[in-house]
Amino acid sequence: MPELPEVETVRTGLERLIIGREIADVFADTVKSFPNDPEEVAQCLVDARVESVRRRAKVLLIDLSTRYTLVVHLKMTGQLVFRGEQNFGAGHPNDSLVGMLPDKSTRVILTFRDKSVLYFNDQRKFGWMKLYPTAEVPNIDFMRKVGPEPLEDSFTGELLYERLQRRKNTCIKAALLDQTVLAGVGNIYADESLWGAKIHPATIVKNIPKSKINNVASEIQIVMRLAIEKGGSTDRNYVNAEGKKGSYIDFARVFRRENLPCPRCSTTILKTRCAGRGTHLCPVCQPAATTLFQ
DNA sequence: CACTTGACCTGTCCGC
DNA sequence: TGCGGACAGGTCAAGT
Repeated sequence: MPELPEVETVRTGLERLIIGREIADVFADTVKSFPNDPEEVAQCLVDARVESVRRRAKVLLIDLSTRYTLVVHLKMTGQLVFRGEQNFGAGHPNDSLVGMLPDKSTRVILTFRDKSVLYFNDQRKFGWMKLYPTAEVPNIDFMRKVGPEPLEDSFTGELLYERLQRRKNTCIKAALLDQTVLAGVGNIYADESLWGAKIHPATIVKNIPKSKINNVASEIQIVMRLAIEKGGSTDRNYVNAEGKKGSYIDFARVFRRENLPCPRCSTTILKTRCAGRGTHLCPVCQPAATTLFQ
């Protein structure tokens, strides 16, 4: 669930909440959640000060004064939640999904000198955090292979078209989900963007004219900018760095809106399967036809 | 190489 | 009410 807008929302929250704080103690529950050697972790993290919080695709990069970077992938159910004095042990306001911490999903705990805490929670244990020397981060396999950031000025329909050439025989949805084509798109924003561009998710890439790819590129930007403005999408698990939900899901046009009317033409939204994922579409706005674009 | 499928996990929901 | 199975979706390894 955390896709680009959710990870970006966590990033801006962390930037405000943890920069300048010094780590005093680290707890990690399993090797999988934090695979570095525990001694290395203690050595590189304890007494380190947080210098900056960056994002690339769906990955968070927490740069430390020790010239190490904590790389974090939230995968589907990961959360990074900060607790300082003002919200220590905070209960469950309506906009929160997180109660007392740690809880049974807590995988890693970073305690700062001032007793504030950063919790890494992950119900399904798919997420991870890992330490790398900051200078080596660009050489991480993922960082070398990942595609362009859709919200940068350099991202255009032309660039998307070019990137899609590597996946021209697959369906457009699978191609958009491929992080080496384009960074940061997941299931929610793939469905939303394809609805915006009026393209059926199962359409084979090579059958889509360039003008339509331009539309896809701009829809991705429109949808993601709105999602960031709304603090991301809380479908089930996602919360920001303060433990609060995002509200984009209330503005979604197709995602999780099966059996409801299409906001454009009132046709009932369908839920199908495409690229191995639950896929939402309007059968009238996004017709499945091979000769559609002739 | 291009593409698809299954595995990784746990919580939730649905049908019996 | 309990229980089995499907499902949720990001990424990578393994298979076609």
